[in-house]
Amino acid sequence: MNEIKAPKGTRDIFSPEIQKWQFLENSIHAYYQKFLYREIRTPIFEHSELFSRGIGSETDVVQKEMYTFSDKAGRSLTLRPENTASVVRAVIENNLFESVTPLRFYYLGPMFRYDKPQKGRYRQFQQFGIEVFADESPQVDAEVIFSAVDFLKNLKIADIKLEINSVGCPQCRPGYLEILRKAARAEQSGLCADCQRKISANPLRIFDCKLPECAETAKRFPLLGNHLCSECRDHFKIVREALSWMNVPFLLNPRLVRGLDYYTKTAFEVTSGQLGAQNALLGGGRYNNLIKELGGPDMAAIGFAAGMERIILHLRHLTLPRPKIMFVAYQDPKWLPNAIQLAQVLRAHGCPVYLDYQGKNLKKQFKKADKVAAAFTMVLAEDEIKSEAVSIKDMASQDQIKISLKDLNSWLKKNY
RNA sequence: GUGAGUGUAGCUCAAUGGUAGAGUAUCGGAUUGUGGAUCCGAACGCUGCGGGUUCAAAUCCCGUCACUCACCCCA
Repeated sequence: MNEIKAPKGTRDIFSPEIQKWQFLENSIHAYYQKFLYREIRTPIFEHSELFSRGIGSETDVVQKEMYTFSDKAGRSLTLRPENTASVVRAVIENNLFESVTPLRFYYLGPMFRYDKPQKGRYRQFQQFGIEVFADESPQVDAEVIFSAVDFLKNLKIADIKLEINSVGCPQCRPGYLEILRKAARAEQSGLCADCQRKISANPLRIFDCKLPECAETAKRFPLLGNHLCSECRDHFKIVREALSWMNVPFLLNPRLVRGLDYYTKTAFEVTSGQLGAQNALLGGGRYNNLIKELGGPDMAAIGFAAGMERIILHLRHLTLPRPKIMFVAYQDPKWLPNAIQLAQVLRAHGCPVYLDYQGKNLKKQFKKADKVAAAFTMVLAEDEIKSEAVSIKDMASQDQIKISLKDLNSWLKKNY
């Protein structure tokens, strides 16, 4: 007798929230096509190896958050926890770098992570994101960041904060990590057990720890910013300059680290003060080595991913225009065929039309019209049929007019 | 994986251990070709699930599941 419910961390979306989703999706398509991004749709599951190699086998996402399963042929497959690795795979597999110009893609769709659900965090969640390939200009970094912030601004999302950092490259990061490890080992006693483990595995993450003692200790650690190679330092400088003349205010956060291993150079994150603990609206950065690591050409890339549920949470007060619904009422069941034909004409004209097939009396039909929030109700009865006309009542003003069917078109033009 | 809070009608919520209720939504009615208001009526519940204490449990205890929030991690 136990009712089957949606699995933990998943949910149903329907009216009225679904209208906001449609609005957001339309906004994404419209906005990013202005930068010549084209949509790309990749499979929802991939070979597990794509993610372990792409995202990094040491990351939390790969180690404990993947929905991995075997198919009937014994292949290990995984529901995508993010989409960048898939897009890179698709670019390589289809040789898109030889046929598509510019190499810019955007995507939107569901991602899956086995996380414990909480505010703004689901096991199946929607992300949209963009990826730019084969352009390592720092101005591109700035444009990508600008577009992310500008997009959110266009949605009237306020109270957002942009943080940026440079996480270095294979030239400078390994050397810095050793310096950081040395510093951390020297002050090991000032770190929590978790952070002590991070020293060898992923010392950058120590900067993420929210425990006051760790944060206090980490303040004394050397920062990557002071150990960047000249190339990374120059790149980051131009990114910051470009952001300034693009009028994008940002916060330099030398401790900003990304959770996925593939990032190089520029990393950024937009957070919101209006969300709960899961306050990241979007995050991204450069990943100049991922394509090569996944077997493609040596090609630079940059992108970001945004959490759509978290954006939707900000659209709470968004009011969308309501469609002008037309209700077709008939006084007697024998006029139902006429009503159906009228509805067809109206729909062909583009009006949203509803009619009740159950043949109840007019009073009932008007009540129904009220419930579907109809703007107009058309009435067909003996009188109208005989004179080849229709009565139209404006539900708000209660004005009712009777017009000839041959004048219907001009009435529609005036009112729709 | 860890912790806290909450589970009662479709929804929002009541009910000193003593017959489970209200508001709202739904359906019907207040007769004839016209809605929103008002009035009358109907239907709606294994009080998340399982055990325990008790003459008696929505209420107390244990377990379990679900939801919510936080840790962790991230978008």
